[in-house]
Amino acid sequence: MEQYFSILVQCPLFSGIEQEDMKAMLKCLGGKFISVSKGDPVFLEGTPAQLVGVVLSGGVQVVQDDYYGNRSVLSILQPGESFGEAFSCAGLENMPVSVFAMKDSQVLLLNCGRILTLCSHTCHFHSLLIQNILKGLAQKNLAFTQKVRYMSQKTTKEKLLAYLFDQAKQQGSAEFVVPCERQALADYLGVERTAMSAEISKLKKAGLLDTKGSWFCLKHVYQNN
Amino acid sequence: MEQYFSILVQCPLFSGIEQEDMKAMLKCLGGKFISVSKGDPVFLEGTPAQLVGVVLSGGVQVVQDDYYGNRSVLSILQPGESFGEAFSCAGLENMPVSVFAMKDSQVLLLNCGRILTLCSHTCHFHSLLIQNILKGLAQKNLAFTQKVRYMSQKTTKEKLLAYLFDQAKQQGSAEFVVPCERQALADYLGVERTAMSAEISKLKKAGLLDTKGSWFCLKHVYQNN
DNA sequence: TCTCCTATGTTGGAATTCCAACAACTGTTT
DNA sequence: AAACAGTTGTTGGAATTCCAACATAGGAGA
Repeated sequence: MEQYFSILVQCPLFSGIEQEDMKAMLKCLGGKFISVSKGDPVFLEGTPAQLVGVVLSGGVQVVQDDYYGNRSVLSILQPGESFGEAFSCAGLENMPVSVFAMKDSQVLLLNCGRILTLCSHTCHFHSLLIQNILKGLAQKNLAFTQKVRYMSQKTTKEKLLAYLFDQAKQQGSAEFVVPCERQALADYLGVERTAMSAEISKLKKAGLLDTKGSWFCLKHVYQNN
Repeated sequence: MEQYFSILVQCPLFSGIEQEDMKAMLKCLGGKFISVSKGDPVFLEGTPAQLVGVVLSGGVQVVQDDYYGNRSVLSILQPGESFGEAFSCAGLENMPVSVFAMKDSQVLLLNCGRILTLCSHTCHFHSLLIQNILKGLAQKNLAFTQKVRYMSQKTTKEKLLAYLFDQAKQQGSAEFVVPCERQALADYLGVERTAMSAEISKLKKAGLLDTKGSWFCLKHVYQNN
């Protein structure tokens, strides 16, 4: 158990909480360490939604099945990442997703109800924990907002430019570096890599853009295209 | 001021808080009621991100400008709705958006820092408020997750079916009613209304679907298309 | 009933995307 | 240098979407 404290203190969920407080906190929250074999579920859809999980080792997958059993992968989580907050905090009765171990994994399960309501005046880490959850959810919200804005553009070119303009703004310069490669960027924007490549070439030839690898430079010629 | 308490108690942000507690709470949180004329800003991009706003009357618009000044509308808020939580809770230094009044409006501004940290042991509504914010953010997260999942499908048909399958599942029946009209549904899915209409017709002719207005019925024939 | 209005469905050609196959470039290893 | 793997750019035809214009249906009100 103690062996995982060094992982936990690095996890965003526990940011600001000292390692020596960890044990008391886990006790207060009713934390349970569980081992899950590769392919086995951490929990299944329909489980009461009051769990927050933290991956300690291995890796897990959050999946959702539709009405006809077609399965889609919502996210893949590495050690240190947490899952389930959104469902538990949204006030759902039951989990709308299942979580499976992709490798043999260790997972810490917390009871979300205890996090949100109990004893907030005695444990000082309690409000810290809530703020961390809040911060995580809020950041995901912002990330989603951006992604949806890019994806809502009609054409590949518009999606790409919307993204690049945002990057320029965030990094405060028309010259900047994007955090991923072409394929990953295309996937993120919901476009085809080859179509995106073609658009980039066109923009280059038109003198509106320069790029090499993950480095981009926008020329100051834009208004509304 | 008191005149707005009846609006506030209906607002999701203050759900569970009694009208008689409202005054004390607003004092504790440093709430400020402000009037904004049509077209004027509630706040501008760059303002320190620690505000949460609640629309009391009129209506406001959240807008974001890109690096070259192209403006896009992120959301439109009616009385009772709140804004700014995501930015404040995400730990941003400054607001990345501006908020403008679309009509003459009354707005309540709260200091998010006070909500999250102060005096959580004395005011019992404090933890309620935090839970309400948490719940709101979590619900938006789930909504975004779904929307992104639909929009990530390649074709109009796939986007539509992903949505319909989800609706069937959520409503627990292959027969269900969608909460909006064709045009709004198309906009939400990021497709063209006419293309969507065409797909619906095809599915109907293929006997996979029946629909009239907002009523839909999926036939049990699907596996993976 | 007739008219108006809005929501929805239909259609055809232009524009765009998708997909597969391949070419060019880069960095690494041998 | 040569071989190799991985990333990025190019291209052409099939599939799909976009867009405008029009058709149809149903409801509200005169």
